[in-house]
Amino acid sequence: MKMMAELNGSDAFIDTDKLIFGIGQVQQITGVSGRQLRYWEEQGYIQSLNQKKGAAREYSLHTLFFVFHVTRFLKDGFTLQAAVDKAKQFDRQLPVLRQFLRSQLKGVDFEDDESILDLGYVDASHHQRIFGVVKDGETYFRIKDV
DNA sequence: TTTCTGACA
DNA sequence: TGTCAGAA
Repeated sequence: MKMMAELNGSDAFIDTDKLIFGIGQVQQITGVSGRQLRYWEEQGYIQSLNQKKGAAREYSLHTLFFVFHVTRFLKDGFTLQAAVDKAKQFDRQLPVLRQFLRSQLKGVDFEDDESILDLGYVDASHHQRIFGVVKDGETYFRIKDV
């Protein structure tokens, strides 16, 4: 079966690189004021796609997420600088998480009272299979002999 | 109408 | 950071 990854350079069905947001939209979505966004850009914390002076700023979806995460850490009491660093660390984790899940997640089963993630074999011996269980708001692993 | 830059509180 | 002015 053909994977949707072949539809474009990215691995998503939609080319997220083409999703751009004006400063007004970023304000509405993230709650961060335009004044703050311009200041953050001035400080080098975020980047706008359009660097031309006097032109309206354009932000990528990635930047939108980044701004959102910064506000989250800001609300947690971190300074702007610390919040930005935290957001950058979070950004570094995403590709790793995606790669791991994409290659390791074999499927998801829905039972009556729990959802089960098939995470494949534990090791090359293929004697045991490991599952991620989501039940009653809790998550845990379950290993079964094959 | 929205956004931009610069400036003041 | 918020807000205002004057210009795109």
